[in-house]
This record gives sequence, structure tokens and C-alpha cells, in this order.
Amino acid sequence: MTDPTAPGPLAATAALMADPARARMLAALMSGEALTAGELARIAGVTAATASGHLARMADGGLLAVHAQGRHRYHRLASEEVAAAIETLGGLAARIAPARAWTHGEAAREARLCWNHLAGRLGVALHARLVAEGWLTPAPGGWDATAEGRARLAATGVAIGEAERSPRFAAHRCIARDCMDWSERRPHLAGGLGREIARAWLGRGWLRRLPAVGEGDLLARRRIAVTPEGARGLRESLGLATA
Amino acid sequence: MTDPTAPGPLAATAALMADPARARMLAALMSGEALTAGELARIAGVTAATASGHLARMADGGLLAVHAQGRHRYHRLASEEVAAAIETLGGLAARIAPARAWTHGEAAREARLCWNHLAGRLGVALHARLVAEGWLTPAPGGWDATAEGRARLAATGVAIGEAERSPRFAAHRCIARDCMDWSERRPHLAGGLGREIARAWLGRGWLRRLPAVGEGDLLARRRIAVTPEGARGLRESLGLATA
DNA sequence: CCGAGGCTTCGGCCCCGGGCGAAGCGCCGG
DNA sequence: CCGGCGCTTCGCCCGGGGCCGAAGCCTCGG
Repeated sequence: MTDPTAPGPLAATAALMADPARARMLAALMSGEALTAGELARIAGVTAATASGHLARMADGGLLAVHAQGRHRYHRLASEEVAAAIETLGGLAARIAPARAWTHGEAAREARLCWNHLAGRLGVALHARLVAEGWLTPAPGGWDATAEGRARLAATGVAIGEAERSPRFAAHRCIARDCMDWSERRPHLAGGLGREIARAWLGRGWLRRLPAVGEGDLLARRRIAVTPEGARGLRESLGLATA
Repeated sequence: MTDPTAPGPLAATAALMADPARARMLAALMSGEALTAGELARIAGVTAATASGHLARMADGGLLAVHAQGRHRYHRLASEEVAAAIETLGGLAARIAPARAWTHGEAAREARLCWNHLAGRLGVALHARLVAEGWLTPAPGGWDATAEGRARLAATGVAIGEAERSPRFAAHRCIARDCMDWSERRPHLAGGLGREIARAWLGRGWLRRLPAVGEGDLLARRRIAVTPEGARGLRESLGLATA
């Protein structure tokens, strides 16, 4: 006989995201970076004591992975699944509450990071372009890249070999998957390939990070823009026009 | 200046799912059916008064759509996005808490309904088969069906025309989309086509609904099985082997 | 027109859990 | 070896909200 008042796993997980302070921490961690407990306390707007409790709960619940280093404790999202769940819920929330439409600035709608890959109009346009040119081909649960696609992307500095280091690629040749973009309502590219694309283009200066727009910016560390060299490179290498 | 203690949209939406009684109601509504307030109260294990409050909150938050009919008020999930968010969060929860692995019975792992489409090993096998045969072709954000695919599915009684009645099809010829299966960890078919497939096969007796396994069964109304005729039909029409 | 039944609203109870300050623990630097 | 700093634990307060019973509203059926 199970306790009928026991919170199901769904309720328990949702409860971990249901607190404003915890939600602010999770939003900050959507940048993909690992942040210290102190940084997260400041972001969430609570004292270190309160933040410590929140972080312990989320780590215990499997949402966060913790890495101790010296007297700092670095926290990051535990897995891509966690990031996907947060993104899905966030998108649902944005759709449900269009009260004040889009409070994050037009630039963030143009390009931003989602977890560790590109989102916004740029991410969606990239996804559409890769599919339209036949550079991506369906694989179970996502996409594989064709030889032509691999060559094109490698020419932009993307480490295809790194993108293939995942159990999903080993099992099903699935190098990328879709992630629903909550500002564009169309998919952008996630998974190993999405991660490597963002890493490569940030690394070669095609994309640059933008500063947060204020205290407690929910998109802090996720704001990016295409540089002039990036616009030229994307046009010449992939035929991708940017705004 | 915005109130820093205000619950962000993410936290507010998560909070709506974070209560055990509400989570049980949402799980029951994942069958895709519309249920009355009284039924949901019994499922959630609370009195009508309590349930009424919960339902009002969820409807106000955009999670539920309400339809008054006589002295009954029917509640259903407001959109496919809501169902997807619940499914994602539920899958995350199942992955996070593998304490007692799979408490829902082996039959539910073989075949079940997810929202209004097929899930479990059957749903995943169908998805893989349609893709492998080239009967589905990528469309922005999901899949379109090829002429051969349409013919094959129409032969099994699927109303392709109904599946095309969606803004996503009108805009991008996207007749179906992926939905991550939380027991198989591979995608099954959702969207208009997924809905019509489930409807058709249940209608012609290829699939039948199974009774709930007890009071408060979280998969109640979602348990299904392939009938002998269904197994034969799936093999002959689609070359799909079932267990 | 009246009683029954489904549902909501109201009022009150109670507990969960988020907030803080203070104290304790561990790692680093001097 | 000691002081500083990051982080956690402890003890306490307090408010939100989940729960129920009773009462009220509305619809249906006779």
C-alpha cells in the first residue's frame, strides 16, 4: 500500500522548479556554465544560507551536478534532459503568459544560447538551412549529418569528431536532435553537433557574448550576437543570411 | 522596477504541476480525454471542494481548457504543448528516480497512449519503421508523409485529411512531430498524424483499451494492447512486427 | 415548481517550507 | 599556525496554500 499523499515523481520534480529563487538559479545555469554557490545566491537574490539549502535540494533531486574545487563548489545542470525540461517548461510558460510580450529584448530573440547550443532566429535559420540543403538526414530520435554536411561544417571550424562522442551517436548515428525554440516556435539544433557548432563559432569570433542587461537578467550569459566576420563566414560557408 | 520576489513564469507554471493532487489530475488527463470535476476529484483523492480550487488554478494558468455541459464541467489539457511539457517532466522524473524501476507493469511498456498518440515499444517501433522505409520525410519541426507513406497509412484506416488540419501543416507541411518516449528513450510519433493513427487503430479494433490496474493508477485510461487482428494488420500493411 | 446532484465559494485550521542570522566546518593564503 | 573566506548546518519565524465542511448557485428531472 503506497501513501496516497506521496508526491509522485512528476510533482516532486516540478516542485524543485516551482520556487522563484530556484527557478532563477536554473535559468542562470541554462547558459551551460558551472557557477559557484555564491554566484547563484547573488543571482537568486537570497543569502548564502538560503541558496545552500536550495542547491542541496536540487542536487539531491538530480537536477544539478556538483563539483567541489578548493573552497568553491561549482554547480551545473545535471544533464541535457534537465536542460530540455527547463526549456520546455519555460516555453510553455512564455506561451501561457504573453501578458507583457517578450521582455527580454529584441537582440535575445535574434540570437542566444539555449543550454550549450544556438537558439533564436539564428538557431532556427541554421536548422532550416541544414535540413533544406540535405546536409542533415533523419536518424532515430534526431539527425545524422551527410558527408557534404560534415565537410561544410568542418570548414567552419566545427569539430565533427567531438560531436560524435555520445552514446546516441554510437547506438543510432544520431549526432543532433531538435530543441523547440520558445521564441520562434520552430526547432533549432541541439545535441552533440549543436554544442560543437556553438563552441566553434564562439571560439573563432563569429559569435560574441553580450553583457547582461541588468541585475538578475534571466538571460544573463546567454546573450550573443553575430560579429561582422561571422556574418561573412556564415554567408560564404553555408549560404546563411543573418540579420 | 519589477518585484524581485515575483515568481517567474517558469516557477509559476512549475508550481501548477508541483502539487501531488494536481499532478494526479494532469496524469489522468494525459489520456487525452476530457474528465468532469467530480471524476478528477476522485482520481486525485480529494473532496470536490479541494478539486474545484485546483482545477480553477490550472485553468487560470492556461494548463487546462474547460467546457461546461449541463451540470458537468469537462476539463482537458489545454494544448499539445502542455501535454508535451508534462511528458518531458515525467520522463525526467522517471530518469531521476529509478529507485524502483518501472512500477507500471510490463504491458504499459509495450504499448500505451501518450496524450492522444501511441507510445511504448509499439509507438517507437512504428516511428522507426516509417522513417526507415522513407514514408516520413523531414519537415521544419517534424515530419511530412510521402505519397507512399500516405497511401500505406490510409490503407490502415488513418484519415490523412484530418491529420492535415493544423496550423503547422498549413505553414510548414509538418504533419507529425517527435515526442520522446520516456520508457524507451527514443522518439515516437506525435502531432496530427500520431493522433489520427491512434484514433483509427483503436476504432477498427487493432488496438483495445485495457482496464486500470487499481485505484489511482497513474496510467489509467492510457493502457492499451494490440489485438490479434491488429498484429496481423500491422504486419501485412506496414511490415511492422509486434511482440 | 421543487428536490437532487454537480460544482463553486467561503471560512477556518494547520503544516510545509522558504527566509534569515549565527555558529560551525573546511580550504586556502600568509 | 592562524586568520579569512566560502559554504553548510542549525534554530527560529512566518506566510502561503492545501485541506475540509458548510453553504450557496445552477442545471436537470420529475
